[in-house]
Amino acid sequence: MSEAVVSGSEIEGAKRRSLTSWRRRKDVRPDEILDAAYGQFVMRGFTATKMEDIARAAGVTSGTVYRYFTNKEELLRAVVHESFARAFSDGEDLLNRHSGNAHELLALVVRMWWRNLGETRFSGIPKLMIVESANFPELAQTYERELIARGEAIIARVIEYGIERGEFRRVNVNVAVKLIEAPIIMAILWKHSDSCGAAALDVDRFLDEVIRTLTHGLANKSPITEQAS
Amino acid sequence: MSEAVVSGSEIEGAKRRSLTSWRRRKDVRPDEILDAAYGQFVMRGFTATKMEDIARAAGVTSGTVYRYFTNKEELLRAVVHESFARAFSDGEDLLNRHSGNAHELLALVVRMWWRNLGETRFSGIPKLMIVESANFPELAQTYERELIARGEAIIARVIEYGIERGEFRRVNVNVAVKLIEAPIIMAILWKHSDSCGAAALDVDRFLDEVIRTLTHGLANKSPITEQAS
Amino acid sequence: MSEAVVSGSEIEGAKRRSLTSWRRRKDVRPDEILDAAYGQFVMRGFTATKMEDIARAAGVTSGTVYRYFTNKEELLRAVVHESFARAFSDGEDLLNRHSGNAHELLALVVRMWWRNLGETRFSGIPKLMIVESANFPELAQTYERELIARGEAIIARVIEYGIERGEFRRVNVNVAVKLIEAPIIMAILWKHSDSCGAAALDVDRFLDEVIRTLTHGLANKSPITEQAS
Amino acid sequence: MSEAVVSGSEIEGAKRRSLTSWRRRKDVRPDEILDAAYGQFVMRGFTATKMEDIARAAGVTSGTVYRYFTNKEELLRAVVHESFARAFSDGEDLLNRHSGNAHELLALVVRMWWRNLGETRFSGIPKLMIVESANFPELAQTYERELIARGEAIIARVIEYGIERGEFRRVNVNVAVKLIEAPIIMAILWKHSDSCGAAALDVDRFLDEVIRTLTHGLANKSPITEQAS
DNA sequence: AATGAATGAGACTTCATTCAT
DNA sequence: TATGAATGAAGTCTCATTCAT
Repeated sequence: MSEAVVSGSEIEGAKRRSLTSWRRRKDVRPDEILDAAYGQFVMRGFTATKMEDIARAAGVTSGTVYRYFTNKEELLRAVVHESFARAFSDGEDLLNRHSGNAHELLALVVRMWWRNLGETRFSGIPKLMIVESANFPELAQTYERELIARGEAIIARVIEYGIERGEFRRVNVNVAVKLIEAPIIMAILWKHSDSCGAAALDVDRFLDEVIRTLTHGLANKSPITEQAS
Repeated sequence: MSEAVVSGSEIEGAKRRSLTSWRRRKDVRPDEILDAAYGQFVMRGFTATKMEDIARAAGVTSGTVYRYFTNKEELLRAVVHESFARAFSDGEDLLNRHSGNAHELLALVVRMWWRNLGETRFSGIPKLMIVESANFPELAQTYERELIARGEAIIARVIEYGIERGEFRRVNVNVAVKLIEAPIIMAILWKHSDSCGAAALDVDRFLDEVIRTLTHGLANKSPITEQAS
Repeated sequence: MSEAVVSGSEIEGAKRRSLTSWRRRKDVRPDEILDAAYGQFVMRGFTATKMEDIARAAGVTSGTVYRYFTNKEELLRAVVHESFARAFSDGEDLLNRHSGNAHELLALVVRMWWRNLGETRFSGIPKLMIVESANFPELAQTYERELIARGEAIIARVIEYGIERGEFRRVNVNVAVKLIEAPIIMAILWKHSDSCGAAALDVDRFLDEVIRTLTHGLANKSPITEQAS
Repeated sequence: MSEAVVSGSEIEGAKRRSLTSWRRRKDVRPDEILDAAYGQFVMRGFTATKMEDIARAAGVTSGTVYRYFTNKEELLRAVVHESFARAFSDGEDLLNRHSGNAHELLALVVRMWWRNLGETRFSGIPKLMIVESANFPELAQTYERELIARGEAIIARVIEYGIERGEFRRVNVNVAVKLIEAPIIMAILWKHSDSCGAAALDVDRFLDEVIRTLTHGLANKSPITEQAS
């Protein structure tokens, strides 16, 4: 985010008073708070996070947080909404630019999901929303609409494309979308849930295998004859 | 409630008096409270759940909860530990009794996971533990050891069995275990996170597709030649 | 107290149903509760004592206590009032029967105080009232009037008697009363405050020395000439 | 409060705003709270004191107390420990500087006890510890060791000194220490137990008489021949 | 603009008291 | 008559939020 603020006195933290950076503080500070809030919310959940945890993590005191955010809930909203901004913005490009193999496109899309959700600073949002969906239903719906649905739409197009081209079996698209989405989201959750299994999962290797297995699994003519409905 | 009692005084009875004598209720109270706590914890998370939410959901007042459980944390522990008891107890049988096709065994094991985690009254535990793993690290570790690790061990044996028989590719077992586990756990999470996408996911259909795709995807002779490690 | 109840089945405690003792229960039970309440109140103080502590100490359940005492405060009142009944009833006799030496009478009265307050089952009452005097002012006043004042009156008469006979110095009677009373009450308090100094005070020896020193100290012709007012 | 401010708005100030800036009050708050807690604990006892009583007495709200003290028990501990600091620090000096008469030294020491325990702001501690000795055994032991034992050691040396010089009878020192200590502590207890007798005890007069009587009572050659064991 | 002391509503927990059995 | 499960008022403690500095 705040790439511009690289002035020297910034280093000493709370006690800076550099003339150059001073004017930018107003813009800059909220980001630090937002970052801190994000980290705490994702780690502990909304209710278990104290405003002072956030303040301390941001290097300010609790009063300062209220200069930028009306209240705790607003902060949560800001944290979640921030993740909507650019997410999957590269997805459309990907689809439009690509021509040819659906198998390769699937791989590209899986990795794009991971880049968009798993490797950004928003990777904790899915965990956060799973947890808080009951406590903040409207927020969860917005998240679902603004983030998940957009990502799923891209996957859906890939599947439809593959089916059209005869590369993929005639699967139910909605189901297949979930099938592809599931391992990616789990990878994200594992990343944020230390001692919940998969502590030391090698994500790259995992995604490679996900792509390979799904590609094979969805392929149209598999050597094994299907008998299930 | 019972047949005859339709008289006026029934009206005042927000506090229903069940037919069982209250002296006998001591036996069932702990379970009723545990159920209520489980439901609330899974829905809202530990911290966002008020003891009175639990009490009301159990049909008692908050003081009563403390007759059976020392405090809120103890209640969480009890809720989680309860799920350990019988989970995956049928897994070993499954493996021992089965002979023949690894593909079929894989299907059986996926469905067993769903039966053990997704369809029991403990299906919310994974969501709960993902959320609270940072707040209750030891509990999360126990959960991981007593529940997840046991389930994963069973999957691992299936995969190894399939590889030995030449049915499955020579995948990395740890990675493959996660690959199989992921969609099942996601199905469970979706089940408990109303507005987080997949509100109306048809789980049976989803699992069918999971099984079919994984089976094909892991199969040894796929039409597409592998080149990755 | 309840000397009569010695019937056999009494031994087995809660489960007795002896015909002989049964009819006396109603009279007997309150005493057991009173004893228990007294012990707990003196040890922990009124507020820190739980009704269930009392019930358990009396070998009943908490509900039973309410069959005999309206509430906790009533129980305190009963405990304290019980101590008024016979206290210092032998004091008047002592004074009336005695003739002669005031020094000897003083010794008798000091020992009578100890017998009346220190050795009865009421020895904890002074501690209790010191503690609770602010929380139960009227009770404290009654205690002061019904117990302390009566005991002090006896001491006062001894001192006046000694002064009249020329055995004692012309001390201020009120002050001298306190002077004599103080070591006795302290002995009682020490008895009930385990680790507050004087854990292993030999009370008999202490009282001997109290008597000897006070007797000498109050004596009319002391070797050291007085000059203070 | 201050000169000019007699305007109407003064009326609404149940919450007086002292002249000291609130930023500076952080320094004094702990002491104000400690004072308030001390007063309430001594008056009502630990359990019967509500945190809000303390807060109100300190002129703050209950939440503020927790900014300075972890919990109620910690507050009790702080209150009691505060009294240990300087108590009897002048005792050693007294003994070392004094030469000559043991009788006079005894008088000095009795008055020193009163100054140290009875006239300081800690005069309620003995009452408090007598009451709470069973509820806080370790605290009572520390009190006994840090306060009482130190004071008793000084008395003991006076008695031994008097015996060596032939001024005092050969009394058992431990017993004699208690004998001297008893009336002083009782005076302190009376001071803090309004309606428990001795409401209007003139302490100075009482201590004068204590000193005179003990001095005479312990003197070596008394005109009255001892006959008690 | 930042601080952090103070507030007070609200959560957790205890326990005197009730009451069906 | 005794029990002890259940209640709910009250106390302890936490923490989001305010506001004087």
